[in-house]
Amino acid sequence: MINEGSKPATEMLDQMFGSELRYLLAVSYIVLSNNQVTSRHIEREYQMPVHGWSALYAITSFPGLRSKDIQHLFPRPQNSISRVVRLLVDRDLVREEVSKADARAKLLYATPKGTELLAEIKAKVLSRQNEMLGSLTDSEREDFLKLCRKIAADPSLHRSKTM
Amino acid sequence: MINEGSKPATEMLDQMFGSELRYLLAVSYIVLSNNQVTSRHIEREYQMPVHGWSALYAITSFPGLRSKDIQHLFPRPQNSISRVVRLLVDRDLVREEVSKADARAKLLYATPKGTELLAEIKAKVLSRQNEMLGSLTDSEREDFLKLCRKIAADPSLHRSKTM
DNA sequence: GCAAGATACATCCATATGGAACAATTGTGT
DNA sequence: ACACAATTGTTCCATATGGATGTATCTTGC
Repeated sequence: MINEGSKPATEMLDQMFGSELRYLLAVSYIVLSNNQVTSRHIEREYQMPVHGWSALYAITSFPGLRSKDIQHLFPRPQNSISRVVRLLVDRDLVREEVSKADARAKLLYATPKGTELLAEIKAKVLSRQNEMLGSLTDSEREDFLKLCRKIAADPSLHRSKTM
Repeated sequence: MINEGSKPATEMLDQMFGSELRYLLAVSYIVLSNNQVTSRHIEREYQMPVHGWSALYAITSFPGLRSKDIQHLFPRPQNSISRVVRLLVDRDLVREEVSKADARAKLLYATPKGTELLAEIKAKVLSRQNEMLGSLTDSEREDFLKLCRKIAADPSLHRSKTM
């Protein structure tokens, strides 16, 4: 293997993570890499897109949630959420109920079947999370979370002047 | 607006980021939110998928890179990279050259036009990065990077036992 | 109380995406 | 030297995706 001048992968990554765009590249790299594992697994194992379980997770966490609210927790195009909610309803994982206060809105509730499935997936994802963060100490994890939350709380994450 | 028992968005986010899956949810939230801004912008503005400029960035950073190597820097399915490289070549942003050491491999080089376009996009992305990280101090940014790199360096990010 | 605009959600449609199968080339073991 | 496996990149095809539009309902201004 001659490799014709191209560097080994770790060295290239080091250079990328030392470049001007290092922060964006590094955090994207983590999420992309994890998606290659997690998303694919969930899609195969449960025949639904990743945001299928995301939506189920949101609905279970906040019974009576509307489709619109899911968008605030898992930023995705709205039709995408509409479709996945339909899938959850069709599989009897979620039940919808027209709001009495607003006939446009549908309040979403997990069914027992949905609650059960979520618990199963959640356990796997939790175990996956521990795998991913295996190299961090407890205090590093909390630091990481704190920084992520600080970025997440900044409104400029969602609205850009330059783009 | 009655809201029928559903909490305000920030309160729901707080609860999510306090749950067991907080680390994964928080970091995914950042990247998803940013993609809603950045990816859409690049797709519209430059008529190419986000990993179009990712590939161009990789190729410019490491002249003579092979398609295969791009995968290590920007984890994506391999046919997806193949397609986007084709797009870059068709637009005269990248030039490919069959490797003398391995006739299967194509070495990729940015053309002047490609280099120029990359510089333009890179400036925007850099400005977007500063926007996103606006709420972090310099030392917090470096902490964040350090933690991201630590996670990125762990092989279990790519290979899972539980999935 | 009624148009005009806003909002919630669904649907249409063109395109993007990723798994699988493929072709071409290289490496390996005997 | 020759079969066989591994690797690089491409293509096929079924499905996912997101922007635009549609429909129903609600809110606002007058």
